[in-house]
Amino acid sequence: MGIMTKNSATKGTTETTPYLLDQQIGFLLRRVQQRHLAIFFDHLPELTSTQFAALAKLCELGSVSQNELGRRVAMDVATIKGVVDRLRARDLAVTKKDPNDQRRLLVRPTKAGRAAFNHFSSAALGVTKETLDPLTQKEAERLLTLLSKLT
Amino acid sequence: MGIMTKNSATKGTTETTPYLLDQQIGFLLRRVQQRHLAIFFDHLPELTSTQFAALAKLCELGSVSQNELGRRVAMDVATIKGVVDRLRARDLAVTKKDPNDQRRLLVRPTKAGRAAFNHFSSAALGVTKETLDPLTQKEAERLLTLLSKLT
DNA sequence: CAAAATCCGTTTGCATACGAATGAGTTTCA
DNA sequence: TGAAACTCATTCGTATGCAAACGGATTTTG
Repeated sequence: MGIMTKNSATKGTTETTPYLLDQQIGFLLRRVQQRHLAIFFDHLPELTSTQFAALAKLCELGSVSQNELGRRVAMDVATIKGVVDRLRARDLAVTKKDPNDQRRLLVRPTKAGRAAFNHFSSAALGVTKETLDPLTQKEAERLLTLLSKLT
Repeated sequence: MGIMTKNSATKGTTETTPYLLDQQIGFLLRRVQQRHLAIFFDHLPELTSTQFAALAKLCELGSVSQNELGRRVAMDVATIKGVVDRLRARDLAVTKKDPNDQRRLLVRPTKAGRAAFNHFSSAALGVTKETLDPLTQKEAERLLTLLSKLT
């Protein structure tokens, strides 16, 4: 009994690896994300990180269906709906039925939406910079490369 | 106008860096976490990642106040309350008032809680392993080291 | 063409996640 | 000692995040 489990990387012996929460990738990811979100809120309390991401992609795409916008920013259909609702409530985006496909709900940034994105994008870049601040330039690049492989 | 913002890394020129969502650390972190949570659910649908983390730390500490447990697993007071409630509902943990400090709510794993942790910890280690599968051993170690610096 | 397979948006239900406010208990320290 | 400062747990409100189920629209395919 106890917290030991078999270590499949060894053979011939019955070595074990304890489960140490603080060394698990999932726990680390969660804590780094927490720190990042805190930094985001410091720099940009007007929008959530999620809302800004959707707005950024929306400004990049111009006009796009709600579902596809969700795919582009890796958000569930239920999640992207809420995010778009909140962007609409803040007059940063508008929606209308796609005349060519009655299923689709086209989303488009408003003037104010584009203005907000332009206004806040340097702050958002500052968030990235501050998040990576404990690392050297090389380390930061290495981290982004490694994370990309885990997508 | 447009999506350009000043690049503070240059001087003497007015070079700009566009805001590219897909290259921001926050967006990458979010997507890697999504993948990790999906893998966790595949291996361990019985418990959420959060619940397992709290249970693991609880088994490590034995008996601890709800607030301190939250701090140890990096969860907000409101969040840890819900998690402990759900662990209690599954008979994996029990709580009682601390007789020495009326403010504190002591949390303790049940027999079933310890049994569940022992039973699932190898699966949880498998989650870590599969999450890091796209990386070599060296890369994985490097990643954990870099993430640790961002905590 | 028409049935089957897809796709789209919505809703519901559950589980994090955090800020802020509240009330109760404990510690500090003037 | 006694008020101020702090700690703890709870609650409320808001915002993700995902699974599942639904009805409607479109595309695929036999």
